[in-house]
Amino acid sequence: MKILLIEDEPVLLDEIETYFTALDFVCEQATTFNDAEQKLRDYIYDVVVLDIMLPDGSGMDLVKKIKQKQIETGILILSAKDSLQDKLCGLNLGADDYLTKPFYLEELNARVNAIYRRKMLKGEEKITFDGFMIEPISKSVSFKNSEISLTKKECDMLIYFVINKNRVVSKASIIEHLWGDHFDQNDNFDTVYVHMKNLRKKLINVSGKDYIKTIYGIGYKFTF
Amino acid sequence: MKILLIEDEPVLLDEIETYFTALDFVCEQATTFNDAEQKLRDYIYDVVVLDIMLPDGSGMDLVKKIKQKQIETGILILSAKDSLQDKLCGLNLGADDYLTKPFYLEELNARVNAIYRRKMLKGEEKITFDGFMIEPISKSVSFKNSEISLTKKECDMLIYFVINKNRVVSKASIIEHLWGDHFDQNDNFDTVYVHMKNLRKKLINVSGKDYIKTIYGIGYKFTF
DNA sequence: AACCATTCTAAAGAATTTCTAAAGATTTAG
DNA sequence: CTAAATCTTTAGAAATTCTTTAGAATGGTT
Repeated sequence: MKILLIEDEPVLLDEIETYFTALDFVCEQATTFNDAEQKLRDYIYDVVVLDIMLPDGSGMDLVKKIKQKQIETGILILSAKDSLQDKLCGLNLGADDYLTKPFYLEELNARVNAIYRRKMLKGEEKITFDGFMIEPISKSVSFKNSEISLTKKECDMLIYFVINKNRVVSKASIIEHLWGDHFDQNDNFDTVYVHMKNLRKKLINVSGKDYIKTIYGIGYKFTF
Repeated sequence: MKILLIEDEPVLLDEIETYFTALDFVCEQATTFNDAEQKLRDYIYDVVVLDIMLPDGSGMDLVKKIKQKQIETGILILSAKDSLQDKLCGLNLGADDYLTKPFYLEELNARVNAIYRRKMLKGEEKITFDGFMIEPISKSVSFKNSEISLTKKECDMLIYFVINKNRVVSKASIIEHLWGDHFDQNDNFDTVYVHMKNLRKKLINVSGKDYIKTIYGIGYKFTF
């Protein structure tokens, strides 16, 4: 899962990032309104966590923009004051949840996960397709009730494919979602290739089918 | 066992917590309706002990919410007045027991334990599997009628695994259930590793089998 | 206070995953 | 048809996670 953290206080920002990174989320940061606007224009995030008080603009405007462009993206608002008005305003604009500072990281995590479940998994804890069952929380996958051992990266990749089934996904977007912008994205798709091969092999091993079609020069397409 | 104590009177709250902590329960506190609601949304408790009179809301609403979301969680209501109506109302909503203030801590303990037994252990005083017998109350374990000496932490761990058999449990959730949120959850799994190793060794020693599978990068899975 | 068992910490070594690099296969463009 | 680009596969290096050990801290008991 890929998260954008928009927060102007660097200490808090790093704290959140460290915590989420440890939980295997892909995190990116923005410290200003402009910075955030740009990232939101260029990339797609699963969940955006944003402080509504930014030095150069209001987070509310960002909420509006995100919802206009990316209806799928979940939004969690952070606010220093527990103002009912702010809260209602944010939720009216399309935010999914609201959290008042200070907060426990565990709580933020729980809420981000809840948003992700609602959005991506449509309330389900499990994703199923064609005999497969994926449990994103434990990153475990089974085929016809027998466990198949995927590594975390393979499982993340599979989830990303399943969420984008029947759509062509570019290698760049795979890197973006599985590694974030920390990765040397220039033109090194080597690790993607390797994980692709391994995932494919494991899926074929248990099911006999190759669900992943290579779209030469573009990326891959997952169908079932 | 993990308990949430919801009580607005801090002296009583601390008294209960001290008592239960001494008995090796993992306790967490909430002093307001909001606080409680939040904790209940984000964590799973084995038993919730709650005062129905809270400064910012009625405990009855919490009972309703708990039952909707977490059918497994046991509920014990505390009330200042011995009102039959309140009692019936609470039990109708799904609470498991009702206790009128003032009360003896021993009494509270006895009732919480009763709820725990009924709920988690399906009414049994003993959990059995594959030749093993666990008595959660005395934290003693035997294999084919001969006692095996597990420490309390090992026994707690085993119970947690048995309750979650065939499910992948993350190291974080093990920590949460065996140590609570007081523990420095950052990235220190050392003690989990050590207890895991010791528990595994003892189980293998008596049964010859390794019931616990390591899910690399995620956690463990207990099967039998 | 001295003992014992339990729990935690720290560190070395093993196992597994992830990444890198390079060779071989396939596809596309000219 | 050939060259260039892209993709697959392999093997092994690097990084991460897990197991195990041993000893230190903790807590309870006599």
